[in-house]
Amino acid sequence: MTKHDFEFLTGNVDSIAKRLLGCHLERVIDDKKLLVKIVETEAYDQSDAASHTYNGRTVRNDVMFGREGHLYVYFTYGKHYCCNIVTGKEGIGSAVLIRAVEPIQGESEMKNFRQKDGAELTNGPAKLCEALHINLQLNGHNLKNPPLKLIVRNVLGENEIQISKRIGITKAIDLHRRFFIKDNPYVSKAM
DNA sequence: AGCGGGATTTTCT
DNA sequence: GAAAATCCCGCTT
Repeated sequence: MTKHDFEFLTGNVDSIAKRLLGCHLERVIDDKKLLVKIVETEAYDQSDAASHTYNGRTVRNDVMFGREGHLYVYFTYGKHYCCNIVTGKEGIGSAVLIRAVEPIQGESEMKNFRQKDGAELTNGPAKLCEALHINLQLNGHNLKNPPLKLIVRNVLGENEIQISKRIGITKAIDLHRRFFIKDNPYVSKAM
């Protein structure tokens, strides 16, 4: 079992975004375990005009330039948090945005945080952060440790994965750097 | 079912 | 001072 082998997180960010599909996130809150499967991701790096790291290192995006396997959380639109898994070694400003997850365990706890039901629970980047109670306190957190762990699982077959243009941004929208699990009901939007 | 706009505050110019 | 890696509600078909 190589649950905590984050070696692959230093490679090509697009490949990593694809590799993270099907992996699990384990969130522990008040002795309760919330388990989800990653079903949608998006790749960002410094060459990407839509990336927070495009214009260099700042206080806000510092974590994204740090070591792989940590969590980059940012606040946006006055009310939402979104989370990324940092990739690349120290000094490389790249990460994979988690856009959607599927609840496996602790769904009733997630409902308490979200006040929503079904796919509406976790089918968007800010929605899943609310369901898993992720905020700026977890910015820079190492995903090898509680209370939020990345659990690496088997590689999915190419026929289970779909690639598309990106959503919800105004720059470099034509890049195909969004990856999701085919036919999964928790994907934010099929294309 | 699909479109349009408002919310709300941090961040960088 | 404007834009933002979004979400939700209400209005129209």
